[in-house]
Amino acid sequence: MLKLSRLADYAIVILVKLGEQDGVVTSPALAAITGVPEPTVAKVLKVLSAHGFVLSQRGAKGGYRLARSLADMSVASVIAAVDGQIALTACVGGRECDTGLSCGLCGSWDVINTAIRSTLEGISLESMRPKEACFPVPSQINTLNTTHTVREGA
Amino acid sequence: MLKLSRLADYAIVILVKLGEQDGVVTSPALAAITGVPEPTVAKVLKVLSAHGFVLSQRGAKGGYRLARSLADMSVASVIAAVDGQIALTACVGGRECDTGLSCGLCGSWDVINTAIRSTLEGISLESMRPKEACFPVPSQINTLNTTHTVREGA
DNA sequence: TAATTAAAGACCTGAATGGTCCTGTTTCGG
DNA sequence: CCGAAACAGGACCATTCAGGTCTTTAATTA
Repeated sequence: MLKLSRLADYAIVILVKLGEQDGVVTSPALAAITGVPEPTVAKVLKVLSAHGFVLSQRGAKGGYRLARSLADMSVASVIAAVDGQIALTACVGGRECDTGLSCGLCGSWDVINTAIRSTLEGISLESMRPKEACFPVPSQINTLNTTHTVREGA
Repeated sequence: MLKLSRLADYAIVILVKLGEQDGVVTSPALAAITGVPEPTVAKVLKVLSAHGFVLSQRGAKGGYRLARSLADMSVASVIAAVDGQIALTACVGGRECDTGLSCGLCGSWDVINTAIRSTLEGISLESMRPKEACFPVPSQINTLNTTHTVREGA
């Protein structure tokens, strides 16, 4: 467990990919680049826009671009924006465990949460950029520039 | 997000509480102590037993006791036992992102996962034991020794 | 032998995430 | 001036999975 939500996963991928483009990029274009379904990309971008990670330009020839550099975005901030506060248990504030009166561990969780949070804050999106392709890239990848991503097998 | 599952939460609480008892303790007794529903306590204990965190004794006068000291149990190991491998995304091994061919971030996730894992491995259950009651304890807490935990308000 | 308790697994339920769609608003181009 | 393109902001549905319950079996003790 401790699995990251898929939306947060998408958000990080989208931001990194967006950072590699120049000019504004439309959500359909980002969908083609990332392989994520277009409505989902649009949804994620809306959230990211609301939290100031990307700047949006409406109307024809509109699209999105990064609001600041990838180096200035931490993994923690993106996750928090998409999924809410990073917390490893319901018993966050030291109050009101849902296990009733007898939990007795209340304060201890904050230690864990703080440790996790600072760990993720220390990782920037810039450091998520791969230096090389991590597995063999098929030739179909070139079709991205022309029309659409070919989603094979589905 | 990044919320810990409730089962893992329970497991940690149960282990800590079990460590404070002496002799074998039955699952109904632990349910009374922790306030967690008895079937759930039994379920968690079974998992913990299978992973060697507790020793079980069947039959009449049976029950559970710690297999080793709380200082020798890390938070990471308990979470991994209850919830499986600690991973922040589906794209763990560097292979086969579910976002298709164009993820391109594959290896980068492992950095995050390793960081999180080592953070949690550095925290022992011993350090989760509270030194004092963290919020005012009502007098009903005394009824624990006699019959059952009084779950108020529910 | 009978009572107690853990072991094991099947099964149901409910919440929440993931994903889609619709309508409105803004901007550019003809 | 009008229409197309693209974001904004919801509502909405569906699927998954975690959480929880129940039943049966096996072991131990009195």
